Amino acid sequence: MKVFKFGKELRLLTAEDYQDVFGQVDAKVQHRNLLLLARCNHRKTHRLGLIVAKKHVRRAVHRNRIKRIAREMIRSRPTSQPCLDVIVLARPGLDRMDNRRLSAILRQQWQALTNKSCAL
RNA sequence: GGAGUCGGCCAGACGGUCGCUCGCGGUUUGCCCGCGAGAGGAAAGUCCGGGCUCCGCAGGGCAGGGUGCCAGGUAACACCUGGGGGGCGCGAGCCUACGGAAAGUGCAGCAGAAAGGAAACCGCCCGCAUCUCUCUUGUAGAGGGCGGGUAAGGGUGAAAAGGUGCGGUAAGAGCGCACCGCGCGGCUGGUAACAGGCGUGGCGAUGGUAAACCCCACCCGGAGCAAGACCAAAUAGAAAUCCGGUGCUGUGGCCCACAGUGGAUUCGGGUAGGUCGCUAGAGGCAAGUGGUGACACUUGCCGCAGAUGAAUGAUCGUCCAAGACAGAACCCGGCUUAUCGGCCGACUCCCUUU
Repeated sequence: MKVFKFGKELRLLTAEDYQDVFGQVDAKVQHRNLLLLARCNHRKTHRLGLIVAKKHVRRAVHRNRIKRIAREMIRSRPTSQPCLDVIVLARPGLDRMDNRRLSAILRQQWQALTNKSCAL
């Protein structure tokens, strides 16, 4: 059994990190309820950033839940090359999904994103 | 047993596996290992009140805002407790913006004759003229005209200027009387709000509305942890000291001279970023004492989230009554709103039974 961690090296920490991704998007995957942006980071791990706007998801409970599910998804993915800085943006309606459905969609979108970035 | 009132409590449980944040310890210094702790009754809305921080401030007034029966509690409050008045309920109980309308200004649709120092539409009564009709021919009755009296009755309205009864009267009327209500003045009880009772005024006097302006009493400086403090790359600085035996540019025919242009260190400044503020506090639990109670005091025990792209989760299994509303962001005290279910205590009403 492989041991997965989720420390600070797996997260986008500063506003600068976010700007770098927005400045040069290498791969992009869209879904009705969310949007993933990615950029090759030339590191040994993926890094995750989350933007869940209050405008799109009103309740703090749901915002926290979406972030936790997304982190869990990154944590459980093996580090496939190339490693990416990914920003997950929530869109309206995401809070109406239950945890199982949400993580399924995230996994599926992640797969699509890695496929696209491998093609680069 | 049913219906209901009030107060308090819980907020799926247990066990694997994989994580996150903080604290302590170990350490081969690897963000590695071990141990411990880790969202709420509303963490929410941001509607009040405080602490804390910075700014402002002699004192007083105005403006503006708030509060509004009385007493107490509290750091403070718009909160809480106890009491009083009023309203609702058979009751346990619940609700209550509950100061002033004899300082002034304003407002009141429709209906109604009249709505604020009011008013006679119908009605009732009296008087004067004398017209018409009726027959029981009279000091009769009915209708019409004019002048008065009358707020009992009808009708309108949320409201018609005390209410009910008796007397009184041409009919009526606080015109008189009794009771109730209201005003005024003592008295008694109560800290007080207020209650009780006595006397007195006949009550054309003081209608309603102050979450209308207003008046009265009391209270209130402003901004907020992105407060504020510290460290500090970058980048401004005509800030200081030192260095070149005087480089370069300009004025000039040339020298001298003058002006501009360097380097280093320090200072200053504070952006990105970081550290502190940051959790031991009007703290919790228990017992005792005082108090009707809110609460206060004393003693003992406990150590109880602190993140910062932002931790408290994911997954599997078992069980059940099948898990609602919902996530800390400086911290407390309230209020309000959301909420699946369930438990406990006190009490009320109805029915039944021995």
